[in-house]
Amino acid sequence: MKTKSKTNPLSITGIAKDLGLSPSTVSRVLAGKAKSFHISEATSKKVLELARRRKFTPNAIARGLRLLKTSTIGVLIPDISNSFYAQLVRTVTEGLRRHGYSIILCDSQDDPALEAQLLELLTGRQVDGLIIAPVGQSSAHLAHFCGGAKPVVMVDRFFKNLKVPYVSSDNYSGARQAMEFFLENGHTRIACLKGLNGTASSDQRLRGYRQTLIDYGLKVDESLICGNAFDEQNGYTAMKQLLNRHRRNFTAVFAMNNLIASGALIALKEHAVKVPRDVSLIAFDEQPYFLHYNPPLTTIAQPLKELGKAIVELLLEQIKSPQARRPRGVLLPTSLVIRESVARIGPPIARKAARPTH
Amino acid sequence: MKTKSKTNPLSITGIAKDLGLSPSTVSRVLAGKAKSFHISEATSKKVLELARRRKFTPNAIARGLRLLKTSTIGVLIPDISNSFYAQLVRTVTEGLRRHGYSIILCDSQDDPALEAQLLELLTGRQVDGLIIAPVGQSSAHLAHFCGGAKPVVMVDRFFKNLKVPYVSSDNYSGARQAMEFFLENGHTRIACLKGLNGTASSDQRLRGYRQTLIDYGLKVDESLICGNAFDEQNGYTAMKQLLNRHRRNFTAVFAMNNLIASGALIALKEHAVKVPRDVSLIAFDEQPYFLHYNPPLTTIAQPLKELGKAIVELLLEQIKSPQARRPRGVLLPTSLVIRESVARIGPPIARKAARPTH
DNA sequence: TTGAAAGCGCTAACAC
DNA sequence: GTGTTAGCGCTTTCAA
Repeated sequence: MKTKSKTNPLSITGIAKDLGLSPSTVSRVLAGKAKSFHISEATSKKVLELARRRKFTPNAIARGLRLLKTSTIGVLIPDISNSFYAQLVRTVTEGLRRHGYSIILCDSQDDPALEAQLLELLTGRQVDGLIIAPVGQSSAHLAHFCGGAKPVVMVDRFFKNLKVPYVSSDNYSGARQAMEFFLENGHTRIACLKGLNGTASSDQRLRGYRQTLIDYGLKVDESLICGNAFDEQNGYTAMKQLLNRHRRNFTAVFAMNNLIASGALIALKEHAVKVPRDVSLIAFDEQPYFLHYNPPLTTIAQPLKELGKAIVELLLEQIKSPQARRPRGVLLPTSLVIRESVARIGPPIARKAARPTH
Repeated sequence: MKTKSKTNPLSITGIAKDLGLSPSTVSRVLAGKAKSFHISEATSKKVLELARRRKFTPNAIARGLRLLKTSTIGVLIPDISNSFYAQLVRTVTEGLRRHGYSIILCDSQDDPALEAQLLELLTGRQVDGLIIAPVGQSSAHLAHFCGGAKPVVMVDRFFKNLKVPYVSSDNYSGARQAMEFFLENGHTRIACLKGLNGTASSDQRLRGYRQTLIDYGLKVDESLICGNAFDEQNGYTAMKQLLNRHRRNFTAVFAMNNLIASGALIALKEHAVKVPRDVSLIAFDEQPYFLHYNPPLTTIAQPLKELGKAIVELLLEQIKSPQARRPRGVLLPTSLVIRESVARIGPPIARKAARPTH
């Protein structure tokens, strides 16, 4: 007892040797199972004591190998510097942490090839589940994972042909909210700055844009629909095009996300077009800082907290009962944040058609 | 050859069995070492073929255990939804990926207790290195990791007493840039909205604030220094205080980060104080969207890309040669982004003292 | 050119 | 109450 212990390498086995115990006992104590295994108070205390003194933390890698479970979730998103995803990741990380999971974060940089590569990497790392906000139009490289044994939740964008649980805002209704607010304020010539074709979020929002016009008895002018990416550059370019070709031909602009809106604002400024005096603007994706814009932007807000919660729930559900995997989707409602970027230019436009089945 | 293979569980051993080979051989082929081991073309091809057909990816967990190296880096930051950190994480993730590392992302939520807990978790997960943007004033819980064997890089905030490589903007000089721009425009009564006391970034910026005033022969009015956190709430509260107590007693405000600036703007709006007509404003931490603010904000930009690059470099350097660990710090220059939130209210103020040794 | 064997650190089944 | 043993999937000597 008085002999200086040999200070074995930090491991359960090492601790066990130094204490003259078996690894099992040490493992059980450290796992907090002392009680249920009727391990003596004295032994338990010795173990805890030494572990604390040596600042020993069990090797989760070895544990993972033994248990075939890593308590790790792969999170694969197109761009962590986009604050929509950053906020989502925050909620998800925190939610999963509470359940004992860590996340490996991968950023596909809007590149489907990189996405495919990272997906394989995450598989190799034996993640217990996958959260994917897919990039691009194709789902070929995703298919392999989505039929498989691994729990997967698809975020924000999803594919009809993949039978996977997904979580998303109700992009269709969100677009309708924006459009109806324009119509209430007398706008009928409304331009649309699109995101990437083929992505669920862009396609759904576009559907909402079109259908609302139709429901209100207005015709869809294809020349007012512009752009094909979710970044600022595209917002700028598309807005420029619209301004050069169709100036005075529209009174409002619907931008399909925060970055597109910012790009559009730059173009509008260059053309000395004032918002909302000359053109009204609504952006999809609320950001707190839109409050400070000139003018403060009216937006469609996605329910970030709720999206995060739903993602975690759907994933844990699958992990807990892998058999009961009926793929279910969650569509959460957006909300309209009214600020000052929409001008009233006439009486409200009345709806022509009955509310369509959604 | 024609017999249906037994489709062993996906593992190197399984593949080996099905092919009548040894695990060693399969491992070598899959690791791309076929050449150097003179493995026959035929064998090599068989292995690659089957691996591809079964979509087999080697188990990185098992590999990690065997090699005592996980190719995983722990990244611990106070708030991933703060776009400063989000952008940093993006650069770092991408840089590390190119070198074969994945990251486990942990968000300490500005909570030192959680930070300590996550640090232990990351240790347990056997990360090969640690990137920490520490929270709070105390470094007690960090000390254990920073003398240890694990490579660590401290980001953005750092502690004098810990001998660890760090990467940070030159906060002191950044603050001076802001202050000197105010002085050039005739401001002498400049308020300061601080971040959390005791953090390197807040303390350094405050030092720059004070020293610049002194160098220009102005006295530091402590009642114009307000606030104690890096969030919007604090920006709002501190600005309110200043407005209630000292209105007309200052002509400029230096906000120590983007969130504080946004909070301050809300307070200013509530008091109907116009920027820059009534009060000028400079924010530390450039954000692209500040361009759209009303007015567009003049800011101090941190070199995000370069910070990220330096972090990766310093970390990899340590991983490669663990012995050569002379703790070195990297301090990168900030830059002034001039927009429209600073008004000229008088002739430039002249410097009184010689430029102090930094 | 390939294989056999050992072991990374852990836990669970099965002793006693 | 506690120990023994086996094995998770991989790589790496060492041997042939």
